[in-house]
Amino acid sequence: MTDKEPITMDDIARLARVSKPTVSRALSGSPLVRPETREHVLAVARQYGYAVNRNAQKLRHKRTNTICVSIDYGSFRKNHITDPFIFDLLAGVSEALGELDQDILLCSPKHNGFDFLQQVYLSRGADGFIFLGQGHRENLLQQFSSSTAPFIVWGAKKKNNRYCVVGSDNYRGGMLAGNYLLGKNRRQILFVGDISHPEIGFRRRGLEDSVARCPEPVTVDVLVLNSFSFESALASANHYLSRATGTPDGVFAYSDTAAMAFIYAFQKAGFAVPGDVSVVGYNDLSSAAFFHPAITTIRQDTYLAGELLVKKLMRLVDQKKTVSGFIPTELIVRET
Amino acid sequence: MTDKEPITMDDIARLARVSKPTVSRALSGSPLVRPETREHVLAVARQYGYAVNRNAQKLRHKRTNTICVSIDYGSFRKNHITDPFIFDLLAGVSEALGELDQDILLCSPKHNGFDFLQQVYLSRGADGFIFLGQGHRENLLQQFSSSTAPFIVWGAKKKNNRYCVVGSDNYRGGMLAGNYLLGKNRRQILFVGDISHPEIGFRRRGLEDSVARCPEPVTVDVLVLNSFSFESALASANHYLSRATGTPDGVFAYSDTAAMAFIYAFQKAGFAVPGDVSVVGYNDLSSAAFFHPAITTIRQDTYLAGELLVKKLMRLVDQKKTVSGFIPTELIVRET
DNA sequence: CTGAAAGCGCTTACAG
DNA sequence: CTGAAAGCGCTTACAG
Repeated sequence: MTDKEPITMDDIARLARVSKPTVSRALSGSPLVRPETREHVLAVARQYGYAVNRNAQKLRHKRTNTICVSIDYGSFRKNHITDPFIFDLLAGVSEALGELDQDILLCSPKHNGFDFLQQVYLSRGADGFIFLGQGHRENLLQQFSSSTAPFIVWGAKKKNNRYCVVGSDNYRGGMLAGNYLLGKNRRQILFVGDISHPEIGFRRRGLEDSVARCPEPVTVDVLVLNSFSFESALASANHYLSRATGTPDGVFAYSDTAAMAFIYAFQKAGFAVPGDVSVVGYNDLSSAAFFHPAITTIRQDTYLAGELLVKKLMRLVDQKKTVSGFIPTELIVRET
Repeated sequence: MTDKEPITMDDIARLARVSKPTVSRALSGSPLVRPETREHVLAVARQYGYAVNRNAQKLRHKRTNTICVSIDYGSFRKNHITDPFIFDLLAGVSEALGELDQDILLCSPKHNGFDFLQQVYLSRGADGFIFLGQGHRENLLQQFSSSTAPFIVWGAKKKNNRYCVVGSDNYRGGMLAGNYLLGKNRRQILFVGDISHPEIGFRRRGLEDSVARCPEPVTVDVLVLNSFSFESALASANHYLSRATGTPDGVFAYSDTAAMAFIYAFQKAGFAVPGDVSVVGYNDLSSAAFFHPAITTIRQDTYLAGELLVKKLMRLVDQKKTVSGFIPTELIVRET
């Protein structure tokens, strides 16, 4: 049981009684071919189920029309996806890339380091890269920025970044959350998240700045979380509640997942949400809407994000200039 | 600002003072090259940052070492991923594919139809296909099975399927759920899900069969859901509660998302979960664990699933026989 | 508008 | 163990 010999352009040329270049032109829609010739060639190609070998095509072209997408698998743990937001983003990016007829090369966890990615570029496996999740991959990204590969990152802009970033307006997200909590008369606010992540640092700063405008005294405490997982957030929450001197009356969590963990912990500890504590999350995961109580959160449109990431990356691939950009953030008020 | 001319194997051959075939052999780890020669070639290649052009490579080889993954975007709605389970699966598949050094070509929603997929295969874009989510794509899959492309599907086996399937043991999952509900002394059970999906049909049958063994009279009602989204599940739940003659005391939902919707609706309608109604979900989404109340559900190991899908697909790619397979299901007892 | 020729960057017999 | 030659399946000047 062997594969039938695949049909080549030569075969189609012979069958259509034209030359190979004519077949090539007809198939690529070149104007340099008579309409009748084109129709005839296309008909023969269709009849024999011919498809241009894309590897030969890519070999001849400089462009591969492939974009490599690297996910921050640091947010993963074996057997457990800890924050699904990154997949919302992937869906947005995949949609935008599809619209431009770009192939998507998805990196697996094993092939997510600098060497492999660099190799993909040098071996003409992709024209450019999209990094979903900055997380703690600063080193990788800095390394990458001294290579010539075009790439763009979902995350936040840092001063020493030499690469372009698309992200939600984290600072404004923080301000929105702060204003919301202040409006609920919350005065002892807890910020939850790893502020060494640039994105999360901005959210915290936005929170602090909104609080600074409040005429009454407000405290902002920061609880650093070192993992993206719910379990770890829950452990931190329990630990915090067990030793906190005063209980916060407002929480701004860096993700909906963390918000859920804190709500859970507060409820178990006998506090009512939102009676005793108001909580604001981030990302507007679909599960945030139907958590009980439904979580007030900051939304960022992942389809817009995908579009912007792709648009900017394609400029870089085309050797044009581009700059970092932001997706607007929006406060979604629900029950907490 | 033009691209530097990329380095080719010819360049490396010249620089290393050997022939091109020797470079090729050294780089591919052929035993037909003296260790010292190999080392020297590798050193030169490394020094000049050379990477073999993978398009040329794929053109020469019959194999592309690329697997195309097609996600059932039917479970999506613009701006809204309605059931994140498919992404758990994607993570599992991506991990397994990475272990075998296979590239992953991810289909975008726009390029997810038969013609495009067929084109990918004929144009040597991929050696095989993994379909994540059978859903209502039966037509596509049947079409595909009469092409020569190797592929495998996450889903359930139907009698008239001519293709291989890997799925959770849905029937057993249904039995587990049924036994759990019966054990809680539930006697009016509602099954929620679109039973025309083969996977979901099996769960229902498992439920029915477990109930049939109960000596006491038990009713099983079926509520068909036509969408995967939470919102639509919630609407159905509310509608059901508003017109149901008797309220069920046990619910088995086809997904955790749907389970959440029903719990939500029940609570709003004044019923206690699990006091008045026991609920079992499916998939064990990470959010199921920290929903309030935490959801009792059926777990399927998505990493195991990825491994099995990939293992079976690779057999097909290698022209070997394979058969459909199952992932064990496990009841995860939580609060509901 | 069409075709003959060259070449993209590899790998694989083949010969030594 | 190594190299000269051919060829994978295309596209792109070039010539007409």
